[in-house]
Amino acid sequence: MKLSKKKQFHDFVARRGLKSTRQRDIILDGFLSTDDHMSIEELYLKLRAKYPNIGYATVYRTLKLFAESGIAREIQFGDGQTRYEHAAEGEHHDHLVCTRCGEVQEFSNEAIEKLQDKIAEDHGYLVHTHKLELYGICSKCRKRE
Amino acid sequence: MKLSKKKQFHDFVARRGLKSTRQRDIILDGFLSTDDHMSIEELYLKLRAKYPNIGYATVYRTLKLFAESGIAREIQFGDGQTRYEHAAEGEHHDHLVCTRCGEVQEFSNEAIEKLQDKIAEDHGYLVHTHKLELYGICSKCRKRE
DNA sequence: ATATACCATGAAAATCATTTTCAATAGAGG
DNA sequence: CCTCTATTGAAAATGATTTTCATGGTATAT
Repeated sequence: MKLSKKKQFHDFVARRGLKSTRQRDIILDGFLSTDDHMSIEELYLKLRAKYPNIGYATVYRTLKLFAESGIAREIQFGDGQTRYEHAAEGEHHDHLVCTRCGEVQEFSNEAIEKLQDKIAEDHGYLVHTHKLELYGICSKCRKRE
Repeated sequence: MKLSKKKQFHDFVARRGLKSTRQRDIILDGFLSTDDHMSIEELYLKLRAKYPNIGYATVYRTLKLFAESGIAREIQFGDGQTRYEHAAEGEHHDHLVCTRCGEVQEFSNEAIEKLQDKIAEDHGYLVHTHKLELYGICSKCRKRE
């Protein structure tokens, strides 16, 4: 799984006439070995611990490339930080965000997707992406009250 | 309808011990007399044309108050600009965004809301808000191709 | 291998949206 | 009219992201 994403990115780099570099590999490994929904800064700090001379700008640039190559997807939960999650071909999920502790759970639901397509169609739209986020309080935080 | 929103905001201002000012009224009128989904800058420029000495910061601050008072809702379509839309009590709608011309249509769907609640419940969440946006190409843009 | 051409990098400066600061001003109630 | 305190506008500050630019690295042709 990770191998195929590495390959996917390397193919993308080659196809675009870009270069394969040490930093890109470091960032790629770092990204693939983390939980989803990591903010740019979190990833930067994590990498920085092991490779102190990696640049902030390089992490930003490289994550954008990941998104372009299709192995990552940009997400924003309204906290002013851009996050990147792992993207898998043909697969999509949505998010449940706890507004108290910040936990993020993923879910996917066929029925909702179908309804979305139907709504879009009714309005004359050809949809290519969507974003669905449910904000609330998770069970742990509810018990803690 | 507009009158009741004005009243709603004035009540909010009074309840919070805030003051009713000329600027707030100007911004309120400006906001109420525009289409939905206006960005802060757009509103600022529109107001600025008539009232050249209104401050940027005041528009920001006032729009936040509108959101707190319940007559407006903050939205972001991922273009790096915060927008505000008219909010009506007990009413919620979602968005269809055309990624080509930028048009935004609103819709609402009972069935989807119900499914969302069920999903949240299944995951132990108590949901208080959600955000659903469908991104695609609108019918006009599709014909234009 | 070596040269060549061009891409990528890191650090710092620049940018963009938004927020805060601060001194001056203006509401609300006495 | 006075006083108290919230509000305003301008400018500075902030935080996230992007760009600049001189230097270094990579791929490909030689």
